[in-house]
Amino acid sequence: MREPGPDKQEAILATALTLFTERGFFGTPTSLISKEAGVATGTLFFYFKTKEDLIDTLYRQVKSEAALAMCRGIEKEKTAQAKLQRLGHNAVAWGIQNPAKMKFMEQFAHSPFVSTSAHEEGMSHFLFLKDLVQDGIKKGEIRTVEPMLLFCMMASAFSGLIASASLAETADERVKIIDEGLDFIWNGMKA
Amino acid sequence: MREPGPDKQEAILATALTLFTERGFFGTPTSLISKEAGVATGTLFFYFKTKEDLIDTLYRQVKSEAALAMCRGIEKEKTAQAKLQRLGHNAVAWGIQNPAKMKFMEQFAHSPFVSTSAHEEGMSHFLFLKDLVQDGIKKGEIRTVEPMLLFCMMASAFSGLIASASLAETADERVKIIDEGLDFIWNGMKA
Amino acid sequence: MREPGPDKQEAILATALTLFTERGFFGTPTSLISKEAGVATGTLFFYFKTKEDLIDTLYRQVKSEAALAMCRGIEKEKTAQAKLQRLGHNAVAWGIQNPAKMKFMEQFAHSPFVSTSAHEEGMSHFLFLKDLVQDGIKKGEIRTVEPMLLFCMMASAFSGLIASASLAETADERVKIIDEGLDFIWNGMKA
Amino acid sequence: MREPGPDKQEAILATALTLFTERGFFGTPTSLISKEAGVATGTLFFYFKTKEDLIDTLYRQVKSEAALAMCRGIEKEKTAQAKLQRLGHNAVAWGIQNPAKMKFMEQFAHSPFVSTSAHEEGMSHFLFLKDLVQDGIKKGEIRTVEPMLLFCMMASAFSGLIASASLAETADERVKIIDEGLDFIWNGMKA
DNA sequence: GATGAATGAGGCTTCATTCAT
DNA sequence: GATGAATGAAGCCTCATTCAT
Repeated sequence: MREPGPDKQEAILATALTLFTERGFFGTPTSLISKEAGVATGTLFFYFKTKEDLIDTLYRQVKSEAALAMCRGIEKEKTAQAKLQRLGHNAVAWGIQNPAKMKFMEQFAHSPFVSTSAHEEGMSHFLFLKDLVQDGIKKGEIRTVEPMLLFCMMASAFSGLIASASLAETADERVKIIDEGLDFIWNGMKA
Repeated sequence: MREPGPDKQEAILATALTLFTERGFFGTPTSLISKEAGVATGTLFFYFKTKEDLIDTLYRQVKSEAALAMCRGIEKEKTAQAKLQRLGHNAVAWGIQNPAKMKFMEQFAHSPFVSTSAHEEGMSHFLFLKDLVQDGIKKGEIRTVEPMLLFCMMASAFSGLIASASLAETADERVKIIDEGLDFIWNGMKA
Repeated sequence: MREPGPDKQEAILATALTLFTERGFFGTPTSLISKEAGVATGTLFFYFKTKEDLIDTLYRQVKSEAALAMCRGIEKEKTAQAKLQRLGHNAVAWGIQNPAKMKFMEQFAHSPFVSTSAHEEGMSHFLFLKDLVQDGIKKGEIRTVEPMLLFCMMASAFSGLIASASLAETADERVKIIDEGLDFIWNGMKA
Repeated sequence: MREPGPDKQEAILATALTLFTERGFFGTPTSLISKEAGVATGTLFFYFKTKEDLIDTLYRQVKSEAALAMCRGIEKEKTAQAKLQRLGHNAVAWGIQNPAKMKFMEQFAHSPFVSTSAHEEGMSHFLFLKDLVQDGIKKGEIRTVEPMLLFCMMASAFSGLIASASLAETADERVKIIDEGLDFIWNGMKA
């Protein structure tokens, strides 16, 4: 139960995030969202025209936040490897610190409930990765491979890594898993 | 109305597979499944107690078939690399030849609509992979890494590879993608 | 689970009696009756055209059996009081020994699931009671009251008495209740 | 469509009462109740979580009303006989004036559709009767009999009396029946 | 006589959405 | 802005009944 607070819209979004990951899109009635968020049924539909609009907004917001977190400090690094290393650490750290958002992204990555345009907008935030890869290839740091393929495989591998790291029981173990996982990925792509 | 029909149960499963991947679990009314399968509403519930039972059965069946396809001929290979190479080719080939089943597996891998027990049964078919990895480590062919981590990352990477390969426009291009993708994976794990 | 035995019809009737009292008419699917009776779904509909036909047959059978049990030995008694006393004992004894049938009669006495004709047939078995009362009035043993009223009230009171007697915990207690109850009734009607 | 309407909940309860007595619990679809009550399907389920909840509420309400009607003015009477006499008149008068509620109570008195807790609550309203009987016994006005037995038999007899009185064709005849019936009951229990 | 797979109308209930207050 | 009673289409599932074997 989140307290109404000044911003009902925020409360609705936060509640929806949790409930959608716990129960799925259709498993979560809008009535439950508004009840848990501490607002009236009608209020939800004042801020979001439809239920789909709500999940779309959520999807865009979470994807954008995730992309932002991944980029943090990347411009300071010089080599492609360093950039990718930092990016990997950022990604894994964010995924572990925001399990609900991570789960949300995975669950709705292929979902038909999210509109095509939201999917596209979400994807667009990550296109800088493709450039990064292309740059690394040009500089001879990364193997000459179709950039889209590398992009796809990196994304998949990151996701697997976060899942593995989340299962770690101690902080030390987690660090080890992350380092090994990032090695796996870097070995796969380095020249 | 009593047509001999080969097997209504099969028809229901096949129809459900297609519809679930196209429209999601909740987006597919049981009435649509039965209509498309050419059976009466009640017939679906004669063979499957609930809609969840239907998707569970489907999930178990597809996972089991996928695992079987991946193992094909693996015992003939000697080295861990050769085994993994063949396994990778098998996986990618099956994924490309069975796009609907592949999509189904991805869509419902993290889904709450599939029962926990079905998820566990599905996972169990792939545990031999863990043994394979462990064996490779022992023989010094694979890097010394937590096997579960490698297992997770391989699975994720395969899935990314199949997605990429499915986008290829010519057979040649596809072969190239697959080879490069399997290289990525092998480079990530080899000793 | 009754064994199929030679007479499937009997098995169906016996099973239906139990299930109807336990779960009501609509709460008992014909499929459950046939399963518990150890016969196929179709078999039930071979012996009884419809589900209503089944409950009608049951109702007629039980009512007729109850009436027969009540009359037992009544012709040997001379006075109206003696006849009624014996009748009361018979009724209570039968009700206690056949709780399922008793419950069935009570439950479906006012039920719309039993056809009007079955209700009438059931009632007809008890009309001799009215004659008995009329006779007692004529002989001056029973108060001069509208016979139908006495009939109704006797029937109601018997039913209450059986319910009370069924709750008795020891045989002695039960006998006492029955005697007191029959006194209540007789005091109510005697001249 | 948003009519002010006095109270939809009341309309639903009143309609359900009539329909349940006319057609039974399972014979009355919720869709028919809402249609006859002039509300939408969903409205019924806004006020009552399930169909069972509806009949439970109805049962509690009717039983409570019946008990209240029976007690009216009882405290003014001094002797046990006078109290019971008034109580009997009250009961019969209410039963005759509220035939639908009366039928409803009889029909669902032993019904499995009404929850056990509702049955218990309904019964509890009539426990004062037991005290009344106990008091009469102590004062020597009523025969020394197990009070629960008398309670049961009185209740049954009242019900039979109301049924008989309802069949009366003239007001005079009805008064006669009621008086005779109450005599029957009082003779049965007086010391 | 006996079986049980197949049928499909119909029941209960959910839930996104509206709108008068 | 906010509320929540009201709506009604649509979904899942049940079950009496049939009929080819």
